[in-house]
Amino acid sequence: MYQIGEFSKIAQVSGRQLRHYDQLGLLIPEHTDPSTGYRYYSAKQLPRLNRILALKEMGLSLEQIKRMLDDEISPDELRGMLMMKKAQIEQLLHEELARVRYIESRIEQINLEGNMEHYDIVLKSVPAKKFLAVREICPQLQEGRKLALEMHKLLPSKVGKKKLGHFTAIAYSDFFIEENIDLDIGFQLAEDVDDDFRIELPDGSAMTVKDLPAEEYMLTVTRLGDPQLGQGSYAALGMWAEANGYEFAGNVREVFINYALTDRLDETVTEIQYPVRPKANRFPQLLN
Amino acid sequence: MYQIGEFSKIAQVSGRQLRHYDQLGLLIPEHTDPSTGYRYYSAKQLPRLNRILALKEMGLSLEQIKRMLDDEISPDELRGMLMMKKAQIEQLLHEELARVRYIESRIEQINLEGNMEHYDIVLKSVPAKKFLAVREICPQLQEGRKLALEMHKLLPSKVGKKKLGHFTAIAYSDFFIEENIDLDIGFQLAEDVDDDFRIELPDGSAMTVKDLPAEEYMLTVTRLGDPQLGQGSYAALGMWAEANGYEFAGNVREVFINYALTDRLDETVTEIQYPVRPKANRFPQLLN
DNA sequence: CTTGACTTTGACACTGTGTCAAACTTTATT
DNA sequence: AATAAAGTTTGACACAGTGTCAAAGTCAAG
Repeated sequence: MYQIGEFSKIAQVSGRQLRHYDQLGLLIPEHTDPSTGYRYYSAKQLPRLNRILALKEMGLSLEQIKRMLDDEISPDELRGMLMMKKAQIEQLLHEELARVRYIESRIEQINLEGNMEHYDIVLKSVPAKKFLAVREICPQLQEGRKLALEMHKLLPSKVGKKKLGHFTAIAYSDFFIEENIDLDIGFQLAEDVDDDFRIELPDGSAMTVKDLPAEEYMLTVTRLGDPQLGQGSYAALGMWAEANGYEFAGNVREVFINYALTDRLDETVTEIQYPVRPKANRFPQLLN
Repeated sequence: MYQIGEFSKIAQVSGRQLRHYDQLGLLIPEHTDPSTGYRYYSAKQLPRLNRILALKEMGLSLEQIKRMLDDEISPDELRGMLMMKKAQIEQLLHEELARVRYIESRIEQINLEGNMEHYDIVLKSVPAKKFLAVREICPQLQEGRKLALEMHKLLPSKVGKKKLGHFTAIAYSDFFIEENIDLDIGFQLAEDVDDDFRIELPDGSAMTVKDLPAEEYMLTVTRLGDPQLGQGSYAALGMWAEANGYEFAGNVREVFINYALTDRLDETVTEIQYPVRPKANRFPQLLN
């Protein structure tokens, strides 16, 4: 019979842990003095403790371990639990690996650019949305601006503030070019909008309801100030995707969180959304 | 100005988190109504929030992020922190990888042996110890038994219970063979023992103080009952080492946690200690 | 019987987020 | 303007597992 201190030395486990395991009913001392509460362990309990440690090493929770030891589960069940746990860990490994890559790319960025204003890129997923918009090819960005102002005057009265989402542009040009940009321009809407809804614009064109697909992997970066000065953001997004094993997949969106209606363009806040997908072989030979 | 709900939708962050970040001083709403406590965020705060999310994605704690954003740290410092974090994650990756291997080997074991009494192998490290022992070549294990009983009679009076550690045998034979085993047999001692101390045994030999080296990686398995029936344990240890990328390194020890002085051998508790070292290439091409 | 080494319980801490409840505020609809 | 619905506030507890600390009690040796 050992007191808790000696037993903990033998097993290389802290006394705190032994008390905890006692409390959980995971490893109850062979004898507990009823008057003093002193715990007395027997050497015969070492195998059980070792089993606990082994299962813990595999990443099982104490609660799971308790169930295992109590329920005398079958080898098949044990195998099942272990395989599930293994899958979990592999998932976690992928995440950590992505984290390392992310960090590496950021370090790289710092090395390259020194003081460069860094863009803070965030990977989100966005749900499907309705989109009330008109498609145009804008010779100059300024044209888009006029259109945008029209829309801001017109829409709130016709749609109702509650349903009106963010003013948004979607680029169908393959990449960000400076002239003759092929764009959908309009407002995101709440989901419950009638598909036939349309709004005639003064210039003769009409805004119609389109479907904005959900994007599981959307790389986003938020910019303050004049949207036209945001070339660097696109470069940063591309680099990030490359460095982290994603590839471009879809149409870039510019979501105006705050669209400046006056000339105070520095009030503008834009989120560039850059849809990507994981490259097939992001983790070559890393795990099986 | 957005209420917390809308802001949280835009940024894909829960309201709970925003409140928490407010409390930490990490992201304070641009305006808080003093009478109602309502938080009002501005779109201009999105870049800061995104930076927070980006750093969080890299695995930094909120506390670290706060220091970063507050102290306007230099790119060099940022790079340093990131590299440190990267090293941490890689360390963690190794551990998780070991976990997966461990699980795989256990699954393998179950597949092979079905109901096999599984040995619960634990990797520890053991500190250096003094060892009061005599080296003998035992033709039969029975001989060792006689010697052991002698020692148990003699030692406690000569050494004092306080300093006397576990009765232990160390095998110098290359592996576990059944006859003519080359053994050190004796007691582990507290560290502060005189190196010249010796005890004459009735058979003419003498126990002397030796040094038991520390072992950083000690594979252990604990067995109940007659030590001679423990062949399986050695097989299990070997398999474990193989499966988990360790190799044999040193002399096997058998530590008797409970040495049965009567014939009730099933009271015996033995811990087999099997020193190993990680094989050089445990993680071929896994990282960099 | 004293002293020192152990043990006991209970509590708080960590980390970041979810969840819940009671009370309050804002917004929208009648 | 009254009322209802939707949103918000604070505060609390929870998670998982262990470290750490304090006050009080216990054991063992001399």
